[in-house]
Amino acid sequence: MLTKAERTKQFILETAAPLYNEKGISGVNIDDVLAAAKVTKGCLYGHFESKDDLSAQVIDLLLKKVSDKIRMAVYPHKTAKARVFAFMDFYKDPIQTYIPGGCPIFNTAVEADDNHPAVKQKVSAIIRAGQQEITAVLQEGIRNGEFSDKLDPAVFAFKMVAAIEGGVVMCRAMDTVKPMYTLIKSLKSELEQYEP
Amino acid sequence: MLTKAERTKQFILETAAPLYNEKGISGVNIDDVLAAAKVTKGCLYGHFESKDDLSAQVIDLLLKKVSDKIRMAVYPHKTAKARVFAFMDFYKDPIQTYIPGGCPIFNTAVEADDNHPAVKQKVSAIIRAGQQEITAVLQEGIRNGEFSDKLDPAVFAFKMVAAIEGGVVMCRAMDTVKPMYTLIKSLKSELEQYEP
DNA sequence: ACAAAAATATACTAAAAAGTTTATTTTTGC
DNA sequence: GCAAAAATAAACTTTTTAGTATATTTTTGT
Repeated sequence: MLTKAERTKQFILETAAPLYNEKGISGVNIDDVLAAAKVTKGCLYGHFESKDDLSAQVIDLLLKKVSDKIRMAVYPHKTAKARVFAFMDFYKDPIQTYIPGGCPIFNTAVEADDNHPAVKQKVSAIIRAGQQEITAVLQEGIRNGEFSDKLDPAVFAFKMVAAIEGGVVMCRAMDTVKPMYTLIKSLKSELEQYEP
Repeated sequence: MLTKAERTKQFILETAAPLYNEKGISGVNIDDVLAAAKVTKGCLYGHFESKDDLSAQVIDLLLKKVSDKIRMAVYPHKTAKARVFAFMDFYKDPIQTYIPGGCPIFNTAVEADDNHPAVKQKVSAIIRAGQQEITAVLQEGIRNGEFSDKLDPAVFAFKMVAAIEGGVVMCRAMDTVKPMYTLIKSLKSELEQYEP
């Protein structure tokens, strides 16, 4: 079992996660976190060295949580098609996201881009890994006859993730989920064109 | 001719624009702007009421500049296909963007989302207008026989913009332009499938 | 039950960023 | 050339936010 201290630290991180996802690293201030987690400064600084330390750990948690959640949504499915479809369906509601505020990977990518090189590296690695995994799933789909070898796995993987992540941002900006449904439908039927 | 005061104000806005695009509204501080524009505080506060005032005007300029530039890239072309292709080509280099720091529309959309309602509304309007314009171009393309009526203009417009904007963010995070080329190629051939 | 650990309350200091003031210098446009 | 406008220089105040210190209270685990 976790000690009280470990549980408190974890609780602060979990509580801060949506705040960071909504406001971004430079948009969050310590008092926001204290108010949300209902702890005192003394307590928070007992668990974290500085705001930078807190930020780094919150971002790590955010990225880990969403990556894990996606894998948990995809993994149970057995065919390549079902797995890729499950990935798309994970993003079907861009307004009510798993962690409020949109996709943490994308939010972090945009903010870290010119500003937080260490964070940017982590996001880069996660995006590359994601591309790699989806590409592998599609390759396996070709190998086992689910898809024709006319399908270029890396190209489709990039197009799909780019469209979905871009779609999330656009839907959130316009306050509507509708275009996301048609986007996912279109991507699914695009993939189905490669079925034998 | 513009007065000296008007030129100075404009110069501050133009100089601050890439800073805002790179660092975001809450990442920029006044001293950054002063240093970049090489003006003094007294001067800046002679032209802007507050940081909020400056931020609002910079964001307006950023959004206007990129919108205008896209229209200037698209408008000279006469066929629907050429116009849509020109739109895609505008985004062909996601690292060296027209205004350094990526696409201002998207950057602003992500930051404003949960934080700056007034800015969010502006971005929302611009995205909607863009969708509307692209949809209209595609509709005209169907009307004049460039494309089959199997093409759903609104669906393709959304998919294309989402993919391109998402692709820009992913390419910037991964520090590579390559996937953008294949993405644009894929989107172009997807559209060409609707040619008679 | 009790000692150690954890958290609070409160009142700080420090640093950073926003914004102000005013006297002085430079620039501009007639 | 000169008066008005614009910008500077430099020293401020104010506000906000990060971070510290410590005595006190609460909680925890044995």
